[in-house]
Amino acid sequence: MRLSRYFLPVLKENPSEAQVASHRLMLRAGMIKQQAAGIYSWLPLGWRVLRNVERIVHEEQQRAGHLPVLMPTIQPGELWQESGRDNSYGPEMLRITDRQGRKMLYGPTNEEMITDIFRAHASSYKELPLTLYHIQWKFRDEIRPRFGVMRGREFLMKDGYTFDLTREDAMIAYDRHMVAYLRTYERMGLTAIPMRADSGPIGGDDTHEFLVLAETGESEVMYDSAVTDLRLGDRRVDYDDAAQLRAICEEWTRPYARTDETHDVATFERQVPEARRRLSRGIEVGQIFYFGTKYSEPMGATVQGPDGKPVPVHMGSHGIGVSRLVGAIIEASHDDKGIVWPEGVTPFHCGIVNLRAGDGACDAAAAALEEGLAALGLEALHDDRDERAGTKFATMDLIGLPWRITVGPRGIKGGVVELTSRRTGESEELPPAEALAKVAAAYGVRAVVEG
RNA sequence: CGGGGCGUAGCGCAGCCUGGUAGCGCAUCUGCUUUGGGAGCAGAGGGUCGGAGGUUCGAAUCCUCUCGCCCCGACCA
Repeated sequence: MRLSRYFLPVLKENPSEAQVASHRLMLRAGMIKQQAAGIYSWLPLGWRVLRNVERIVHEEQQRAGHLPVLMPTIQPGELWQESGRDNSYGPEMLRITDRQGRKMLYGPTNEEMITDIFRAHASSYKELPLTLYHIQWKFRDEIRPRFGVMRGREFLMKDGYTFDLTREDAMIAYDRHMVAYLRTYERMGLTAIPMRADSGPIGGDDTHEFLVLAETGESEVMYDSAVTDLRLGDRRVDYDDAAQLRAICEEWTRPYARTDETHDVATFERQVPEARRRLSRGIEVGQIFYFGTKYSEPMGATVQGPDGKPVPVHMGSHGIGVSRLVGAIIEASHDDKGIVWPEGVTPFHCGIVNLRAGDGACDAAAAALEEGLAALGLEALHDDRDERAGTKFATMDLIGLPWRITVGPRGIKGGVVELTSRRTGESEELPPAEALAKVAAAYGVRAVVEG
């Protein structure tokens, strides 16, 4: 993509309304525009990141065997009367009346609707287990939206719903989600720690929140530093192997990690050696939750069991804040110059800075690099503007592409370009083909270096 | 919803107290010069001063109402 043809409205100065780094940087990098309190448009650069995050979530969900669906944003009020939540949900739910005077609402979540879908079409235990999920915009009329997309009123969220015959089966689905989530966050370059959440009246080990460590997090977290060293890496996960799933979950939940809601000082001090005790803040980017028959019972979502008797299904819901993750990733990965995208979600794989747009040799070299990357399946943002070097570098630093190739007249004379890592700031001069190969390697793409 | 603050050009702000018909920096456009870390000079365009009422010869400025946004708190993926 040529920057001269792109729409990247970067801001040199900080918008006054942005208080936290991610909000400030998303506005400055031209990723989003606020349309109302807690409601944002996603501009081209932001859209790319959002789609990348969404794509990773989809891929990992489907890898775990979960089935994508898409439920509407607008729901009929009756479903909520049926579950009883019409009264309990409160003013956070945006209620709408259509022209016929029907009570509608903009969905804050989808338990009722998914239960309605399930009961309409599933009738036998043989159809279980089943996990349906979707990624859809939701609306919660927060009293006080803030922190940009991290706490908007409208937000993109993945929510998955599991249907099982028994509690034991439902807990397998729970484990499966935890593992899928760990993989998902890891691919996004995040360290997200599962923390036992407030389990409510059901009790037991049946809900975990996933927290990304960041100073601006809304939750206080206490944890054993051992948990941040865990990696799934490239280990093979068999999602049909309940024992393996359980083992992975135990590995991640064994070290102490809790938010202030469930923190227990005595346990913390007993279990964790002083040198490994950590106190920080975290952003919640996901939650898994087993809730049993809370909706299946009042809404009549039953299946016939092996004995021919109808039984309400055991359900769970499992959410990931997709739009919130974009903010969380920035909170976890930025410096004073701008964003530093992890390779997994970066809007472009590589930036190309042509320092002398209009110079034949430089133009040709920059264009060849862009094409070379495209041939490897990598997208570049090629700054071909007639701007000064400082402006171009500052823009690239701000938008945070992990790799930058700089093409200048000086280097081109000697047959080299400069490859720079945004994360480390390290640069090296090397022939264009080798620069391409190095970028490709960073993304796990094979490149043949021409002689 | 309680408490506080702010709405003036695309962004950041001054002007308001003490009314006299709108200004600065950045950005944008034109030209020339510059050219490896947010350039220099010259010129240009762009504002119903959030909105509505009122006071006044005259309102960005004073008064009333209203809308929006931000911050602290309770709440929250």
